[in-house]
Amino acid sequence: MSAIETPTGDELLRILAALGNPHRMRILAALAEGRNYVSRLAREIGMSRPLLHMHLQRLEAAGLVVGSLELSDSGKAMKFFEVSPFAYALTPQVVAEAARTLTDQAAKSADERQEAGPEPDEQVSDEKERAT
Amino acid sequence: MSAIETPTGDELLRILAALGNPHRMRILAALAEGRNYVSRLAREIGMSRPLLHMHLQRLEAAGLVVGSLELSDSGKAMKFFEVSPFAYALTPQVVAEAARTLTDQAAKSADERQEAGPEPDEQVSDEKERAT
DNA sequence: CTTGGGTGTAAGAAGAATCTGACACGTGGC
DNA sequence: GCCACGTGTCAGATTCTTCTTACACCCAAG
Repeated sequence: MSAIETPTGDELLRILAALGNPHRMRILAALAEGRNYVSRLAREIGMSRPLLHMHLQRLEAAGLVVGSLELSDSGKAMKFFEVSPFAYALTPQVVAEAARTLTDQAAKSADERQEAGPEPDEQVSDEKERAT
Repeated sequence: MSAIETPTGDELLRILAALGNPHRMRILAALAEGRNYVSRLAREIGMSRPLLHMHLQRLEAAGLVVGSLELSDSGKAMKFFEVSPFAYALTPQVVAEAARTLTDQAAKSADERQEAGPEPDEQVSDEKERAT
């Protein structure tokens, strides 16, 4: 059931902008091989942690990856990321249709684009051992 | 026969980067309604001609539109653009696969990225009347 | 209480993309 | 000749994005 999704203009824009960057393509490729937490991923792909953090934020804002803060058995908080299985079709029609629903928000800078954070997620789910 | 194309890493990157911009999305949407020439398109979507020129270059470099310099019946040279019918699937697998064929060229600036211009197109095809 | 490993974030430098305004060229019509 | 309307392109200003460095916090182990 890999349904093709039809995003709004702003959504599609975020998705394309997020993926239109070599680093983020590689990050997503790395996560496609399995979930991982930030510090380790940073080491593996040779990128500074704050920088990776920023890229992951962009990917998550586009809905391409999801992160969850988990408690390892050693009690450390670790932020795991994994790809969220998306499927978009990229054709002139899709782009044209999406372009009709573009708000001028889209033109603004990434900093201003923090309107409604529609995802109050982020509950801490411990994975193996609970802190006695 | 709308075959899904599978681009290389650099190609996909150019495509996504080209489409990940609200102006270019609108430009492509405008061209999806029919071919047009630069000055007129600039007037219609309210954008300066040099700027539109730049955006069209980017879209053309990504292979999303094609331009051809034509001679109008009034003898003026006019550059017409139209969308080239593309169809790409955007899934984690596709991106991951593409990421494997990313050259470091991709990381460089847009100016440096002028290696092999693989399209020696651009023959002047007069549309109605030939210059006697 | 210091060290090691995890988290997040902010300030400022560096680099790249975007945008404007001006220039140069060509043709047809008044 | 000059104006209107096409084309292309360049230099510089401006604005975004990217990246580094440095800081603050938490927990467990030694």
